Amino acid sequence: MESQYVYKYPHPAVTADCVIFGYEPKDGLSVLLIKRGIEPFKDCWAFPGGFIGMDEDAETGARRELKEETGLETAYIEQFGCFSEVNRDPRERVITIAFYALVKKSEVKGGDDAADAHWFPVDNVPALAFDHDRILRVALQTLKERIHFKPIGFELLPDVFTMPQLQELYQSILEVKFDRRNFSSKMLKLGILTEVGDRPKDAGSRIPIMYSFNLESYAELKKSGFRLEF
Amino acid sequence: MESQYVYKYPHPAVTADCVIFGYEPKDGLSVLLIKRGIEPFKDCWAFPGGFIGMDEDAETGARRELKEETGLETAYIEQFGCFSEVNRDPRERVITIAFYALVKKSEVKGGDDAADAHWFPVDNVPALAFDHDRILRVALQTLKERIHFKPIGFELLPDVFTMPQLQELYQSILEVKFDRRNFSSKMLKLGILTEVGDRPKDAGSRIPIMYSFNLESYAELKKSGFRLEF
DNA sequence: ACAAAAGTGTTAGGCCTACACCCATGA
DNA sequence: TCATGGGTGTAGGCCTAACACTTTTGT
Repeated sequence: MESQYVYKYPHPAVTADCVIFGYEPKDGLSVLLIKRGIEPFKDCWAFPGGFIGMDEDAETGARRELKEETGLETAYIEQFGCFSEVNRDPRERVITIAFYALVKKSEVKGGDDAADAHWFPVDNVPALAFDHDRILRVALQTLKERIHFKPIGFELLPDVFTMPQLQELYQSILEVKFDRRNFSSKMLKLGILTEVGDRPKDAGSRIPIMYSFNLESYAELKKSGFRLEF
Repeated sequence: MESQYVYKYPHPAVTADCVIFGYEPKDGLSVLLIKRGIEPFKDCWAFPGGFIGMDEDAETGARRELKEETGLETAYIEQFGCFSEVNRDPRERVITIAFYALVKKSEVKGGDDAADAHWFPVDNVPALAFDHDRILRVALQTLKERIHFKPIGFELLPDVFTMPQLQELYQSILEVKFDRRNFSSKMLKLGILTEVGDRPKDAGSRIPIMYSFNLESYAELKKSGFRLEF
């Protein structure tokens, strides 16, 4: 049976698209794209996304996409915009609600379905389907702004990381360079890092100190109003 | 003729809602609400809003609502979120794209249509229809964040204003108090204010200095990356 | 032995904060 | 004349930004 949904006024279709960010020192901030198998934009790369079910809200839909592509059931996910240009999809009027997800690449197994999914460094993405290049630019800009208010960087790193790793991540997102010593002391002063203790006392200066993100201290900090100063 | 729009899959309805903010010293930050004349939520207050046409994008729809309620054709308007909870509208599945508009109250004539529209101080709004109370909270929170990056305060003041007026506006939005002297020097140091010159040289200290927002200086400032430090 | 990676401390300048007095006006 | 509103400057502390050397490891 076809064509069974009938409305008195025209309705647009609504999708949720999920810009999945990951990070690794060697290639910086990356985004997970899937190659479209069907028209339109067949063989173009695009964000995972799909129509929102009538019994799920947009975030639920985005999480569903995220799980299909990365296997992750829990991840940091946040809405950052809605794209409603009239002709952004050649088939019909489609409005998309856009989310970004921040995932630890180490926890991502290959996508569940056989989709052709790959990570691309954000400064080297191929041509994208629909208006996804614009969506990506907005996502990156939003990250840059929100990192001043939320410790989103930690969502992209393993649970335990080193100061240089953290610094490179910040530099990747903000596209700037920091002085090593200043970055380190500023970060430590915030008081949201816990030194992970299994470091031999006589460890050589070449062996980095391992830290983890201290969620309790962060919760404290948040209550008193703050800004991450970078 | 009824029921002529037919789809293979169910489609939600999509609206654009417009949270219109205005400001006046006496009652602080206010929001323009209209009293609903029809069910559901008849006689409740709500934001101006309505279904998005198939040939307009969401911002165009929001501007249309804005014009109907305030007569303003140009105003600062910005999308801040999308609300898609499944049962937020009892009639059918409705997803709304939410905008805030910042208007100069002095330029607002009463709404064009006879709708029952009134300004309410944001800290004293009546019960709202649908999930509009939540939308309002998100709008206010977004304002607080974005004021660090964009000089949105000036959209709410007359073209010419005094330093105390500007300070009170900032205090209204951020819900904090600043020291008069510090606020003033910080603002002036930014270099985006122009002293409006028709002040008699021997003006008494009781007569405040008038300023206007200097768009050119701001454009300069923006290029070099910055933050409004409050 | 040399290059690369990581740790660490100091200083100068700028920014932030807190704070007090003067002048003019209107009641 | 008194309260109110507005203008202005300074001093201390904190933060920022700039900067160099040492240790260790791997080649």
